[in-house]
Amino acid sequence: MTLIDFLKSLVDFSEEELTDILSNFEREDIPKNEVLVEQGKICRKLYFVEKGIGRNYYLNSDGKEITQLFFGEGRFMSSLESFFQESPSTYNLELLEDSVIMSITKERLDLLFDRYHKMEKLGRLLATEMLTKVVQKINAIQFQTAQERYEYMLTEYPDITYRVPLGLIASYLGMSQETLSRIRKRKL
Amino acid sequence: MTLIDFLKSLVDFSEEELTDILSNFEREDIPKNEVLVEQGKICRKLYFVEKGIGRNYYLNSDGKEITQLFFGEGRFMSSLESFFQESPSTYNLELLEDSVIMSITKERLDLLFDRYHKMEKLGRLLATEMLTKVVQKINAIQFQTAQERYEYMLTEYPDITYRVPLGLIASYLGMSQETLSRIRKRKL
DNA sequence: CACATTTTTTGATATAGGTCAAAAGAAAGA
DNA sequence: TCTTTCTTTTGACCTATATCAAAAAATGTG
Repeated sequence: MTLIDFLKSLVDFSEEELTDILSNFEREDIPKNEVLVEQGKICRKLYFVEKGIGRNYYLNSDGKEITQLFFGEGRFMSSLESFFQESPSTYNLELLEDSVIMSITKERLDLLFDRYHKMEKLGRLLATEMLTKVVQKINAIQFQTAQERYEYMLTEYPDITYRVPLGLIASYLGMSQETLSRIRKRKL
Repeated sequence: MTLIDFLKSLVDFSEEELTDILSNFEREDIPKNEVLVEQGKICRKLYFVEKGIGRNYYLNSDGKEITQLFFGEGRFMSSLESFFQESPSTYNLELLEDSVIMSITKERLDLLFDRYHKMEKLGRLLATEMLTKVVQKINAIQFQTAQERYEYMLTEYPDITYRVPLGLIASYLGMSQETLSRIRKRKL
């Protein structure tokens, strides 16, 4: 899904508005495994994934990578607090496949928010949508068995489930890689 | 914190704007244990907690109550997806103390969003703020021990931790009541 | 204040899922 | 194609936390 289609689907912008908005984004073709934002640095851009998959992750106290979120096609991705509060990011942001990304800086985005009421609306809608997704995830993680969590993943993100290494999914679901492997084989 | 102070702190509304916005809210004094929204029904209002504490919870497959979020003073509370998508709520929303609540219907809120660009901005800011909080919670829950989760609760929501029954906090943190009790006593 | 109800604590026991280690399989580079 | 590296699977063992049951403490109420 392209950014322009995505924008249209949420708010009825005029053609000029769309053109103006789009002109503030920059297209970037980014190779697999590239890290967009490093833990400790400020995340300066908001990214829209046209093609590819991203994730954000951090290193826990044992030095183990914890994947917190995946960002599939047609989704905005960023280190949210870092981007909005201009504070050091607590995560790394990386791409798991060769990707096509549309990016925008905070300055430009804020200008758009000020210029277009509809743009604010878009921002609000996106944020509330993400919010409900994330709340769903808490749900899935908080009180379900490993098996159930995997089933949630399969129904909610089937594409990602099959495109991403098992270890990352295990960490996303809050279980060890071995456990997830056993679940897949129904050997638990 | 009153609603009006809260609004002022986030966006610089004029006095007239504030008056107009406020006039769309209704003050409700609600007794302890009242259920505002039931699982399966549509949540018609957005609530702001001026005084008291709310929570949302659902019954899992074993018929056990799972508390998903607490809403302390100075926070908006609602069954979010239900309110915004006008779909049946998957949670109950209830008040844990005698409370003072400011409520607004979706129709009125949407009018305000349309009328004031700044109001959209407020909505966006609130949603992103909640989003970052919720993401934090995932973090705390996903890979931490019961002990660490409780410490997170203590630093993040000290007031709530001491005002709410232990069983509810345990369920919020994804552990059994007994475990939380033992943690408190440092007997684990 | 005494009784009923709710909440918290404590002890004993069970288990889901973690960790460690190593083998098997798949993917990538030369 | 062979070699190296990365990813997944498998097995053995262990631990954090769940569950069950009951006592103790706190809270509410006529």
